[in-house]
Amino acid sequence: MKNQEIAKLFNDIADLLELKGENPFRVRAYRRASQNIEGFAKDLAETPEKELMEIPGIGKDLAGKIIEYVKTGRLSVYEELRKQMPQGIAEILSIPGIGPKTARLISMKIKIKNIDDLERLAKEGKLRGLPGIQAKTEENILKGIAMVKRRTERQPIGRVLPIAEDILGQLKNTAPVKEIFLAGSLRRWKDTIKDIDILATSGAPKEVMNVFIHLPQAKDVLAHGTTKSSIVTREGLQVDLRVVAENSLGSALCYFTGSKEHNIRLREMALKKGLKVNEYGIFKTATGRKIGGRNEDDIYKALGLLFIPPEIREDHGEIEAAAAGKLPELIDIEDIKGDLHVHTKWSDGSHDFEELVSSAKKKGYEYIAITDHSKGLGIARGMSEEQVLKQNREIKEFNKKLKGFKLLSGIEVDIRSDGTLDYPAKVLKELDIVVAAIHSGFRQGREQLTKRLISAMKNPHVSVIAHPTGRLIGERDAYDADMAEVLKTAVETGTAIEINAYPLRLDLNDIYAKRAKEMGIPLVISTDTHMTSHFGYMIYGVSVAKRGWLEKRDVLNTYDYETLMKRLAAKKKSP
DNA sequence: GCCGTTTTCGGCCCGACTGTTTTCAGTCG
Repeated sequence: MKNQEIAKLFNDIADLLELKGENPFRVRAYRRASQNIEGFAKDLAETPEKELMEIPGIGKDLAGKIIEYVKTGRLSVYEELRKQMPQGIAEILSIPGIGPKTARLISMKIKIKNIDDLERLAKEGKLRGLPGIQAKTEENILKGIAMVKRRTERQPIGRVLPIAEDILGQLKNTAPVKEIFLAGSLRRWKDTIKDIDILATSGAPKEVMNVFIHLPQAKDVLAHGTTKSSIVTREGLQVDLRVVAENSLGSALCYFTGSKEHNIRLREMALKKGLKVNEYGIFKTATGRKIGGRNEDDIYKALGLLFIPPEIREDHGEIEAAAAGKLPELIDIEDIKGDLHVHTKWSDGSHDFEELVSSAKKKGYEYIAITDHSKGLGIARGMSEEQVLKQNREIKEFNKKLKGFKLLSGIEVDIRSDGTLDYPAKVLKELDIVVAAIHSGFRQGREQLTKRLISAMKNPHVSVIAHPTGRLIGERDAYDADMAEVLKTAVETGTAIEINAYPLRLDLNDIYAKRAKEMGIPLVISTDTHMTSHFGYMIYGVSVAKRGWLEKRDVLNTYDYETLMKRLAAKKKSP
């Protein structure tokens, strides 16, 4: 699928047009198109032109460019622009604090090939004297270059959220804040996070800012104003804090939560209704009279929209749905009745049945599925056929002792590199649930990887495909399987797909989850628990599901035990 | 370059912070 390539290309074109000083709205058109392509789960190469033009922000021209790239693997506009631009300019643009104007100014006036050249010149003081550049700007350019050099990628949310909550707690305790919230992509529960946004109300904003920039976590201060400041933590994370008045809290929360694209759409809608939206409230344009802003819902109500949950504020159709009164009723963590991917001491987990059940009961669950590794995964002490059958018998015995709780007997069966499974049908058919997954051969070609997943799904005993893309955020890319084909086969075979809640995995991701729902594929949200504390990861999986517009009924482990067992049995029975 | 209960042409979100400026441009989110 070339979708991500095309999205990147459109974004690069936007950069180049911006550097050229082109019409900013044309630049924005490319960026918006890039965004919407990223959120488009169908394969662009298989989408007819008419349907391409139904994607928001894609008109006749951009649809033509998509088709050109699909057909030829090239995009003439892009290549043309690249030729016109001085060498190294795109790299300079990537430095924080340097925008298109400065990048252009520098590369026009001084010959530089890359960031290293620029760094040397800045150190020698050879940039000052250019229009608008003095010592302080030179210093900031050097700071920006230092940031590029130790730039951290977007971090998995599971790593950032604890840091954010720590800072939030400190501010609560030591700064004169009344209310304080996480906003930005953390509040939208995006799977990766670039920076931490915090919003607070206070009667003494200056003092709050002062406490903030002197937090022990602050390694560097990027900006320090009266209502807005930014620091960088030791982990290299940027934290922005904004303080507003209480009667602006709702509009500020909306503004600061984003996404940017969502906000732009809201503000455009407001304009058409003779209203103006900013972080201070919603106003009548003609009179300037404020008509709301204390609560977030004020904004949506004034625009004739239902309240939109933060998780789906991406301008991926939620505004249209809210206008039509057709927002999904998103799944909630409270809807989860059990966990269908759990490891024990029998393979590489840390606990026995007893400990896991006691912990699951505390979460209010009604069941969990024991899915240890199969023999192929030697490194995880995968079980032999005899062992899994023995474990199955023990689970049945154990269930007799349980009241109001069920253990499902299962397996996380390895999909071997040739697409066959680690156990024969006569073993698999004894189990309540079979979770199949790829654990090796990630570098196989696209065709072979796709074939492996498809042949696993065609096995009538396979209930679920676990962590279907194999990614580990920041550590390992998704393997190169054709997800469009995989989803198609899931529909045909009635196989469920897992949203793995382990914070480094979180796959299926939100975009494919949304597509899977639209196609009618059953989903499960599982933690892949190896120790009881991992049960707590469920919230991350549920958040991916929310971002994918999933409702309770789309997710198998929201059903009670009897219904779940019926759904699991349904696949084996189907021809 | 897109898009249309004010429009097929003329609009296109909005404000804080910074540095280099005597009133604002550039960058960012």
